This record gives sequence, structure tokens and C-alpha cells, in this order.
Amino acid sequence: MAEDKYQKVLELAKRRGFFWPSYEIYGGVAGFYDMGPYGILLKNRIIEKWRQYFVRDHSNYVIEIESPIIGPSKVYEASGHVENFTDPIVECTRCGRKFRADHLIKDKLGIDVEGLSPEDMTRIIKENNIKCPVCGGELGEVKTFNLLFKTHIGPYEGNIGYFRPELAQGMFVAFKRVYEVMRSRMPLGIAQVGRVGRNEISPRQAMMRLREFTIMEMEYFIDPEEKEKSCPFFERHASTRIRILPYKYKVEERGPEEVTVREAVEEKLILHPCLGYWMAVSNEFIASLGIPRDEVYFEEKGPHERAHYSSQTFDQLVRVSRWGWVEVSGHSYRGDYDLSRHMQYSGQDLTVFKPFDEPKIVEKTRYLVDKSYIGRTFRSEAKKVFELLANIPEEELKNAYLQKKPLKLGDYEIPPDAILEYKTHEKITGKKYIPHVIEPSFGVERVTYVVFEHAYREKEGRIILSLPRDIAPIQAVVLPLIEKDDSLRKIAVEIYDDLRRAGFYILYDDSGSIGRRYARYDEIGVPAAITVDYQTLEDNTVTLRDRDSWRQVRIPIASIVDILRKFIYFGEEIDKLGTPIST
RNA sequence: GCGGCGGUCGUCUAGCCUGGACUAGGACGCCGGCCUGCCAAGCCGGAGGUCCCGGGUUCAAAUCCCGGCCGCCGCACCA
Repeated sequence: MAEDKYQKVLELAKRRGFFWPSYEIYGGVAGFYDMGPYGILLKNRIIEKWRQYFVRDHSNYVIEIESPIIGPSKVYEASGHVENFTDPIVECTRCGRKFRADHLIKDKLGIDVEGLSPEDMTRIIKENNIKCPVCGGELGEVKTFNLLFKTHIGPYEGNIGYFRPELAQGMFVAFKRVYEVMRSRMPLGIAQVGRVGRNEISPRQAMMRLREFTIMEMEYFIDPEEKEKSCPFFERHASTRIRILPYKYKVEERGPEEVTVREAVEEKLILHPCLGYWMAVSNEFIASLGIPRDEVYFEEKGPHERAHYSSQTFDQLVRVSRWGWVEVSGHSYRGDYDLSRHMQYSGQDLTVFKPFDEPKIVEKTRYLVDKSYIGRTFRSEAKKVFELLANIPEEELKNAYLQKKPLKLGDYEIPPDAILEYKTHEKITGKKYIPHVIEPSFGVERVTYVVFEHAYREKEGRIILSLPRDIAPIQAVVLPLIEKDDSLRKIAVEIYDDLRRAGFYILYDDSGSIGRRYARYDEIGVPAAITVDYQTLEDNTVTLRDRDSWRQVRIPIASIVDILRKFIYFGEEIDKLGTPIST
């Protein structure tokens, strides 16, 4: 590519202060990126928009929490990360290439060695004389590499902590408390925005693969038996069209197809209506950030590509100039894997109680010993007999009664006719279940990059960052036409003050020619420029300039706040907001 | 981690092959002054460089050699 868009985009990001590699003065460290003054504003607006789409739009069902980034080792043992986030790696002693030892053995011998120790894998490689698949050289010892960042909690060497590799465990661990706080109602979505760390072997692709990054994620907890009730807002997006590539299409070498969410669920391309619903929300969210709809689709992961706990996973892919399709979000049906594991490891009950519509009456036959018989027969020793009896399961009483055999209680014996059989009615009001989880999860830096790149365009040799107006870092700039005129400056500063008090993020600038200043703010994506000129002195109007079309309209100072609000938040066209000017 | 290519003011780049005249040049941007009635205008002045880092060769290194770091591409890896 002669004109490499990626290079130009990165150059703009650096020069104008959106993002750049971290630790530059020390030579940089791969996998870490700084967000600059405008980058962080953009990122924050993207996060805020995500909150709107995922949390506030479902305010009776979805809430947000924040949990720590460091977790005790127990949590990540339970989640499986300590075990499964570790890859067995073997290095060729001749060419130095590294391979996944388990993959190598599976390819050569067709046996699954998952769970075997590194020593065992080394032995298998030696015994079967497996060589480097590239150069044929001798392979070394199998070593493990864990992608978790490890640390110590407090001054105790043995107290291991991990930097979380995903947000999900924070929601699972807090589930019981949040569920009660939210008045024990299902379905329940717990959302979170936060930083995670993964000690990638070889991060590349600028902000696409980082060692530390931000995720916005939701764990949507549902009753597995209530498909429809779990998604009470399904109709909002039932007719929303999404482009999906189910795994079976991929196998058939077909491309993605556009379907409504309802069709996808009915045809079982998407296994659960909730999964489809949140994919639709994600689709609309990404579109609202200025990504064209034909540059987005959802691709299903194959059985071997997805995590072991997931029964279906889709990635949401967006096209970028350099690397083609990149993943910006993942949509997984995680089942009850995580909550079950945490129940097992913590010993806590993380189930949800589900009342039946009608309580069920169950007839039961029960057996117990006639207490008056024991009192009468054993007298002063009766207390001891009762104690022994307390440890006897009801099943034994039943057997003794039915087989007409005496029940042995240590040194004592109770005859079968002292055991009573009686019928009882038990009322069962509901049952307990472990909720299942549907998880839409976004990588914020990736989304930010993708949005930035799609906003980049050139016009007459100048760069314009055409971000959607409502996520622009700076919303408007106020400019006196001429730098050295105090009367213009005074009015411009007053307008600046009014707008900032009204809650807009505004800049004021009087340095350089007016054209130069317009160009400056086009590059950082400021959608509106308000210019105070000599006509302002006569009739209290100013010009409002649109970043994308460069068209201008004349508007009264008195209604600037109102007009700017329509322009920024309601996407009103520039020509409808005032009297067009030809320049 | 392997192989290939690369790293020079804020940004883009010239110089590197063929070591010296390089006090590292230019453009854009930035700052100050003048000017300026709407799209990077002009004039004057200014600031800004560990030539990625470390070591070596040499009388002399941005330039040659070695090691490292970082970036891109390929391989491998990628919850």
C-alpha cells in the first residue's frame, strides 16, 4: 500500500495527542500504550456511550460495579486461569523456535496430553523421537508459560495474588451480594469497566494487542429454563439486522449473511435469544460510533477455538486498514461453569431460589421411634438413647420397620414395633438453580483505535477527524475572527464562559489566522467552530461552522447553547440551525 | 522467541552504501512580533536533536562491527 492509512493514522494520533507507546524515553516496552489528552477524552466518551447502551437502557435489570484488579490466588484457581492460562512450550535447540508442546504431540501421535506435567510431556517427546517440525532439530525441555501477571499480597511470600486477566471473576465472586442488593430478581446483568493484564508472549499490532488494557463487560445471569423470560426486552431488537457468519457457514466457505435477530434465533444459528439480543445491542453500539455497518460482522468460533466452558461464542469483527478484520468484542454463552467452580472452591451457596407458580404438595412416608416407648423402657438411660438415635439416618429406621428387625443402637436395642410409620405432606415452594451466564465483552482500546481510524479522512490535502459529534473529545471551539481586536475577543470569551457553564467541553483560541485555526480543530475532531466577527458587533450573531462540510450558518448569541445541543447530541444538520452563509 | 527490514528535532524526512568539510540540513508544526474582514496566506525573529541504547573498530562514527530495546512483516503464540 503506497498510501498507508495506518501510518498516517498513527502519525496523527501521536502528533495530536491521542495515543502513543508507553515509556518512550526508556526505549518503550511492547504491549503498553498511553492515552493522551484527546485520546482519553475519546475513550471516556466511548465508555460512557457503552454505559448508555448496556446499562442505562436496561436500568431495571443491569447495574454496574467495580472490583479490584488484584485477586487472591484462590479466585484464579477456581476460575481455571492458574491451570489453563498456562501453555506448555518447548524450544528447538537448533533453530530456537518455540512450539506448543501439547499441540506438537497431538499432531504427531494423535494423543491428548492435556493435564500432563511438563516432565511427562518431555518424556513423551524423547521416547517418540519428536523433532522440530521446521528444521528437524532436537527439542529441549517442556516448560510452562503462564500469561497471568503474578505478585504478592502484603509482606508474605506465600500470599500470591494475580492481576486479573478478565473482569468476569469480579462479577462472579460478588454475585451473591449483588443479587441480594438487587432484591433477588432475575435476570440480572452485572457490568464493569476496568483494566486487565495478560502477559502476552509477543504483543504486536500497536493498540490491538496489549499487555494491559481496558475491558467493558457484562455478565448477564439468567435462569437456563426460562429462555423467553430471560430477555424481556427482546422485541426491541427482534427485527434488528446483524451480519453473522455461523461456524457451519465458515466450514462451507460461505461468507457472512445478514439476518434479523429473530430469524437467527429461530433458525438456531444463535442458541439463546439473550445472546442474540446483546449481539444486536453491540451492533447498534458500534454503528453509533461511526463504523459503517458493512464493515462489521459476527463470526462464530469453532468447537476447538472457544473456551472449554462455552457452548457458543461469537466474535464481533471490524475491518481496519492494516490487519483486515479484528475482534472488538466477544459474545459467549458461559453456562454455569464459573459459579459452579466458585461454589466448589469457596464452599458458599451461589444458587438462586426459584419459586414455583403453584407450590407442590408432595406426599411422603416417614419413620420415627416412639419416644414414649424409649422413656418408659430406658428410664434414666433414655437421654443417652436419644443421643445415639440422633445420628441414625431415617433410612435405617425404615429398614428396621419394614424388615421387622430390631434396631441396634450401641448397647441398646429397639424393637420394630416401637418404630412408627406415618404419612406426611410436604409443601415445596420452589427450587434452587445455578444461573447461566451470557457475556458480551469489549476491548476498549481496540474500539477506540477502530473508531479513530474510521473517523480519519482527508479533504483538499487537510486531515479531518470525522468522529460522531456526540463522542468528539472537544465539542466546540470559540474563535475571534481577528486576534488583535479586543472587542471581538471580549465577546468570544463571554461565549466561551456561557458554553462551558452549560456543560460543554469548549476551547477558546485566538492564535493564528482563522483558516489555520479551523484546520487545527478539524484534526482533533472538534465538530463545531463558533466565530465572532464584525457582524457580531452589529447584530449579536455569530457563525457556526460544521467540521465535516465546512459550511457555516449565522446564529444569534442568545440561542447558542440550545443550538449547540441540537447540533452535538441530536445530529441536526448545520443548514437547519441558522441562516446559511456563502463564503 | 526465530528470520527479514527499519529507528535522525513535536511530526515527516535528507545524510548512511563510499567514515572526516555535519556546528546533523529541510519541510510542516510550535512560540514571540508585525500583518490579517472566514478556511494551514505573508514577513521578521525564536525555541526545539541522548542521530534508539550500550559496547567495539578508527586519529575520526549518524555512517562500519557486535549486543540489547522498540516498531513493522513472515513463522510461532494469542483468555
